[in-house]
Amino acid sequence: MSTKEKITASALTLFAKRGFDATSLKDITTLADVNVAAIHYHFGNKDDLIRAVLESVAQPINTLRTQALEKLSGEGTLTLERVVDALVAPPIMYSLQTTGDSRLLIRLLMQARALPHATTNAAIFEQYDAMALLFVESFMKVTPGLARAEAFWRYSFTIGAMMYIISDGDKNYHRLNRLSAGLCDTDDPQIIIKQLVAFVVAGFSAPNIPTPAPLKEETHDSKNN
Amino acid sequence: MSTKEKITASALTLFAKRGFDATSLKDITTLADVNVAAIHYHFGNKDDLIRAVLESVAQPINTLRTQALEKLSGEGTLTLERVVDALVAPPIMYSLQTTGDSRLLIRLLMQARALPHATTNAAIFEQYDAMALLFVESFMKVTPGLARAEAFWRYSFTIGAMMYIISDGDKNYHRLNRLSAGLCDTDDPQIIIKQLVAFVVAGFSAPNIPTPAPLKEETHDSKNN
DNA sequence: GTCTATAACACGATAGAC
DNA sequence: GTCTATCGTGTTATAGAC
Repeated sequence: MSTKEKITASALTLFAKRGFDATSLKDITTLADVNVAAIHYHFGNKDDLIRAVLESVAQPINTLRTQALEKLSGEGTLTLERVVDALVAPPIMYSLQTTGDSRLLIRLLMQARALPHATTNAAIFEQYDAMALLFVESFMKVTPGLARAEAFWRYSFTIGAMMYIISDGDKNYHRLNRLSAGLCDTDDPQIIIKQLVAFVVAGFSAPNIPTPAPLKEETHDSKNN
Repeated sequence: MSTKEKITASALTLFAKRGFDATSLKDITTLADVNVAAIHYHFGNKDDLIRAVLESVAQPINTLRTQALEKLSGEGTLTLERVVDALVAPPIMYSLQTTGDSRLLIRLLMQARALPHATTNAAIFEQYDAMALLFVESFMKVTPGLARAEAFWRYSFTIGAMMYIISDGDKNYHRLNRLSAGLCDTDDPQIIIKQLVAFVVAGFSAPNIPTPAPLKEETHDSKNN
């Protein structure tokens, strides 16, 4: 493993665990067992390192999602349930697969969302925008009568629910599991996926919200799918 | 406005805007126009200030939610749609009511979720656990046949979707609005509430996920409430 | 490409005068 | 209850030897 790779790996772990701001370059080089100056040599400064880490980690998941979608599309087996699964299963599996504490990517993304910053925004928008649009289009294809605005809203609701439930199972958190007295196993990716997919599929199947059509007489033909 | 109040207000703004770690005590005292030592005099240290800010801001919203629920309960007008509304409307209204950039509370909570820390966890658990259980019970009351586990899962999905959509409308973000080419107005609390409530009500109405019942013969008397 | 040494500064916290 | 001054430490970043 090259010095550069060691730095990226250690930075990912620490950024996700403690946050960008609470992680010093010294923390990273200590964990990576490299010299402090190596970061500046390979990445320039801390901001560029953050950008590099985000880009390295965002891509693999999106590839999995896009591939899953393309496979369904190629087979002609697109259904609402399968599109939802293609969207939420990869990040859930990825986040909970490895031994123990690897909710790294999702925590990076939640951080970036909670504290919007030019550095992280640019990296995220670039990685996720195209995929988001692809899935919105797919949702419209598989949900008869779904309005375009609704497809966007519900796509966002889905991502929010997914990120939130993944972050819940963190070692230091486990709130849902505790609140439900063990009824909800937030460490089992299969159960999470099943529960989330059922919820989201039903949500997407809800009727559109009638738009107020401001000032104009309302037409009543958009009530049901 | 007392010195202590000035500190709390400024700290809330800066913590939400930049994060706990990226906000220095000097930043806070500068904005509050008080002396640096005043923080240590009134709060002790930075961790205690964070705790105080979280507590001050979490309570009002939960009071609104609990009151809305109690009112419905007292009137005997509990329905699924109204319970969902009681849960999501107060934080959405609160976050988007003031002029411009006041998504403060939700950003604090997302931060705390993305970066679990003993300090913030304690404050949040204390403020939110009782309310969460109250709403879970209510969801079971108004949704015929809803299993207890499902009520917990779907409560979490709802909170996740809500927090995510609120955080989207941030001045520096506005991703959904941009992606949808203006189709989704993430600054209009009424539309957000309508869209979210419709999605969540449908999600809660989904059938329960059958449990595998590991190794033991399954008894069939727990199917319905 | 890797290291040591260090510059230049920001941080939280406290002591002690008023 | 409010201020100044300062301690001790940690921070990013760079210069320069190897």
